[in-house]
Amino acid sequence: MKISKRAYYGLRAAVSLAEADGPVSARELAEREHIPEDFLEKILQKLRKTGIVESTKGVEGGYTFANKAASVWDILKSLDGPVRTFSSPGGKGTLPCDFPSHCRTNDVLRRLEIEIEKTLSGMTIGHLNEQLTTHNKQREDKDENRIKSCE
Amino acid sequence: MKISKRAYYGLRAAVSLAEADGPVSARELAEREHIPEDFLEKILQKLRKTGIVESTKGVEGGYTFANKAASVWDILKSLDGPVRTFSSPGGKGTLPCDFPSHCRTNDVLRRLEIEIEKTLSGMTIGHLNEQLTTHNKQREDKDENRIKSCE
DNA sequence: TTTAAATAGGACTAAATTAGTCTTACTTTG
DNA sequence: CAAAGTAAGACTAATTTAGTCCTATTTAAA
Ligand code: SF4
Ligand code: SF4
Repeated sequence: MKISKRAYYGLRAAVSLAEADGPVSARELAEREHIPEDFLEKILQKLRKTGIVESTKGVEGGYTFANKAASVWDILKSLDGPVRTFSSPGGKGTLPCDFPSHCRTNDVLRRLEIEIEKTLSGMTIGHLNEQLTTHNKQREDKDENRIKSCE
Repeated sequence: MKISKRAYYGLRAAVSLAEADGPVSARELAEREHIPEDFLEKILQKLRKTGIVESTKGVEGGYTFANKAASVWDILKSLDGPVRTFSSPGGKGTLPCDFPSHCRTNDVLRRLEIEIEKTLSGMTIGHLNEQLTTHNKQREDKDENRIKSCE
């Protein structure tokens, strides 16, 4: 269970966009964040379709963060589709099926899904960026305050 | 973010093994749970290496559930390796790096990781199987009590 | 009014991961 | 010793993810 590059890039792009003032072009953003340009473009387009960023075409155009209330969950959903950790044996709604073990497993995974959603919905990009100063301060402190085990 | 078949199968196998009395052979278990036999064997071997199941060779041998205190988290870790949702740009511990957006993103993902671990560690296979009767009863009730949106 | 800087979108390819299979060897009980 | 089992590793197939490329369209500024 690891996060996709798409989601990772998207998250970073969103965070970065949210603290910019004017529109930022995909190219510029790609450089700032070290993300392959064409790939980033695709990501931004997905984010636009779900209203998380806005775009303006033409010279001096680019992408703007549109919705500071958007949560990390919203972004992940936009990029990787609905997060589904469980399903039924048949694949389609042929329930109830005859596999009790399957059913209990699904029950667990569903609870997990709910927890994940809860956690990620509570974190808005706006809030993340408010933490910026605090975080930067921490970074300037000694090693101890850094994120632990960042590989 | 979806769960792998390996993990899914493993979970189901564990739940099923835990309620059996004697050792169950891979073949038998594969039939019971509708899992490809050779693949299941691999899964069980991983689970053995982490002490979740035990095996006895030879005729009348098979796999036994070894540790009722094992949690869903333990099983997932055994099968898919450590669940890592975040990392540093360089990949190795060349920190601190120069990408504040990256850092905040990691911070979020790390919190998520913690939530997931917390949720899944709290669920032991023993506990899951205690719920069996309750759950089966629910299944026998009308549709309303089934897991919602099991596709 | 041309041109350069941008987004829009779709088709395509490459890389990586996941899922599954096959083969061979060893172990145990009847 | 034969049948039923696990052990381990190499291999292949299928799917997903990551990334590229190409062409069209829009827009502001020169
Ligand atoms: S019995 Fe459980 S696992 Fe099977 S279809 Fe119904 S809800 Fe899903
Ligand atoms: S600054 Fe943040 S993201 Fe960068 S290496 Fe350090 S902890 Fe990781």
